[in-house]
Amino acid sequence: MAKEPKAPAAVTSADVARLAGVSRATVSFVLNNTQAHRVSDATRARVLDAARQLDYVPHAAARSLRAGRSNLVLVPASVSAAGRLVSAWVDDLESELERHGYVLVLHAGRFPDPVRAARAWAELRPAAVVALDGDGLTGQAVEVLGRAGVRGVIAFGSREVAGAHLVGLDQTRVGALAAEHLVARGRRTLGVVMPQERGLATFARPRLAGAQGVAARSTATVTPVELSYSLESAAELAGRWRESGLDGVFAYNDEYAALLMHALRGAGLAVPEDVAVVGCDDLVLSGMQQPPLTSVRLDLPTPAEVADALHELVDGGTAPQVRGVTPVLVQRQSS
Amino acid sequence: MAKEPKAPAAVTSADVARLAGVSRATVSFVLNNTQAHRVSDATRARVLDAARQLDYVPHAAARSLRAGRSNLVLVPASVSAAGRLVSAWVDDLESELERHGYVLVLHAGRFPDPVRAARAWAELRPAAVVALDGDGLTGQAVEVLGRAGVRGVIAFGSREVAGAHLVGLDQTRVGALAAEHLVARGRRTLGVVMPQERGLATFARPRLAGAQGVAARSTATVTPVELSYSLESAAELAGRWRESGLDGVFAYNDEYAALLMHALRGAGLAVPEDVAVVGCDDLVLSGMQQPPLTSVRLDLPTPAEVADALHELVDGGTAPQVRGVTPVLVQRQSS
DNA sequence: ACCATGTGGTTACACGTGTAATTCCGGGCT
DNA sequence: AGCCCGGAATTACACGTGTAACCACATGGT
Repeated sequence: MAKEPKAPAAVTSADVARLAGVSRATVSFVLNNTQAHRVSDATRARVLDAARQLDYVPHAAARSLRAGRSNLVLVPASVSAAGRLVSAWVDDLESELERHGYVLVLHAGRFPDPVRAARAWAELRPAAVVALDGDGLTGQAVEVLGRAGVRGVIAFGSREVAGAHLVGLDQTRVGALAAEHLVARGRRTLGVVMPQERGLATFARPRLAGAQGVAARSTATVTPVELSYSLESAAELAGRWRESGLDGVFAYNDEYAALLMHALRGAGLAVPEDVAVVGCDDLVLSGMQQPPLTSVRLDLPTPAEVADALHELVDGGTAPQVRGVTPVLVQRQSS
Repeated sequence: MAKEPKAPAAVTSADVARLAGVSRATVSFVLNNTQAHRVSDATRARVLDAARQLDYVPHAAARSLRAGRSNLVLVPASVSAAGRLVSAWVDDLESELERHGYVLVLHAGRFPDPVRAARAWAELRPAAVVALDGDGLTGQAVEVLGRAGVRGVIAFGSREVAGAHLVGLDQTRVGALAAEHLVARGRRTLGVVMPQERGLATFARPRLAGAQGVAARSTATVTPVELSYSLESAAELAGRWRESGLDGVFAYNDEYAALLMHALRGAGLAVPEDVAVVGCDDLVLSGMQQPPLTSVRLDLPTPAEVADALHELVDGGTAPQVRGVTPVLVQRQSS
């Protein structure tokens, strides 16, 4: 272990300086286009040439150590927990942030509590954090980040968190909207799918709570139903559907909805006659179902808008409010 | 700009030392459990207490600057380009790497050429890089990484790259397998779906090439067909399907396959009678289709296996060969 | 008396970078 | 000549950490 097999001698700015016959400071000035300082065109060319020749790559760690902050933007989320909708959005956000010189980095990691999570994120000393699950944040966690030099925390969530920039997104409202719709369509015994895949509970729980809130204000009932994303699990659930007596279900997701509809059909249950199904995210998938799937659409703020706000937050400590997310029900034939 | 709104004075190990009444070195020894050095239980407790009290978080940049290497493992991939299969795999890999003390980080970014990409990755000075698109790598790119202190490069790909640890995965073979199957089922005019979404071309192109190779060795023909992931694009494609005369198609993906089958049905074409369809990844989705979808399954090496190899690579410079990926055709009713 | 040994701690340096402060130097003005 | 000025580069330091080398001091053996 630690044989140090081959140390190809990382090239530093000092090497560039030596080759160009100038001081390290001059190299830094040239490579960063520092306006405050003048450097003759001749040496500038020599430096650039040397850098190219040695294939010099700056050391991000050293740079952000010196600068006190990095150009990293951390998005704490696991790859698979993010659905199609979020994935595409994060992709675009990455491009937008790149325009401002930031580097978006996705990093999951399960932690027992918000402060512990914040500490782990803080180690990277990112310039900003975009928390898609803002309700998993606390003031104390944000404070930990702040003390680590994080200049901007954008939180998608339902409640204000001290020190964080809120983008309204109430998962409770999502569940409520679906339940209200089902009730309006005459359904009274509702189910809410709780995906068993890890990482999804964070969104599933408040959605369930929202649906339950609607039930409490009407004559309907809401029952959570567990479902793993597999044909077997879905078939098993559909097999004992009749005895559950559920006549409407909010399936967390368009993907889970599609899976469930498939299994229900297999069990001889008709959608929407026997069971009304509502999905979420309004994916392309929902239009492909038989019958086409009613879905809750979430139109997220444009990545550009969020990127700009984030930049202003990092740069000036303040930013204009970002438009929140209002869930909208898109009715199709499954309900 | 740069108002420095509030600098909550990041707490460093020096602060911890001051509070505990010891030197910074002692703090470091305690917090890292350095075995080479002894420290009395009394002061150890004082240090730990002080650290907790100040909520000390180490500075990853400073640490890796000193150490010469970080504990980052970079997976260069965009979030959305990774399908369900890869997402789940990366998720598991993250857990496995965590056991070894690494931090997996996902980061996309489009670059004109491999060396440019490598330079961008190298700035982070990761301990290792796991390139899912290993064929997009060159020896020169790996060298850039090596010179930046990257100790292990694992490349999923079809050809050996100097300095990288190859995990066999021949996308050409994937396309070939699908085409061979379609030919064996009596199809002669084949189509291969080329998704228009950005980032997917890297895998789509070699798959097409593989299918074309099969055609060249038989009486069949292969035509690329462009498809965006939307109902409109699929309907448009299906609308002019008859005139194309294609009687079999490899759809890149189970998701694109499902979309295409939906559109074909809408255009009055029967699967598999008129058109045989083959997908890829063998997702849950494929079992939900009508008819169930034939798919190319890729069983990836276990994340644990890759994580172990990666650790040995970083630690000792060498690692045993990781089992490659052999695509397997799973036949169902769509072909 | 003196040295080996072990314990618990500190001092000093290096990692690679950015930048404020400084130096050097030639030239134009009084 | 003396002086200031501005261009062009350098020197010196700080960022936060890990660790090798060193030190003080007690203990016990010869």
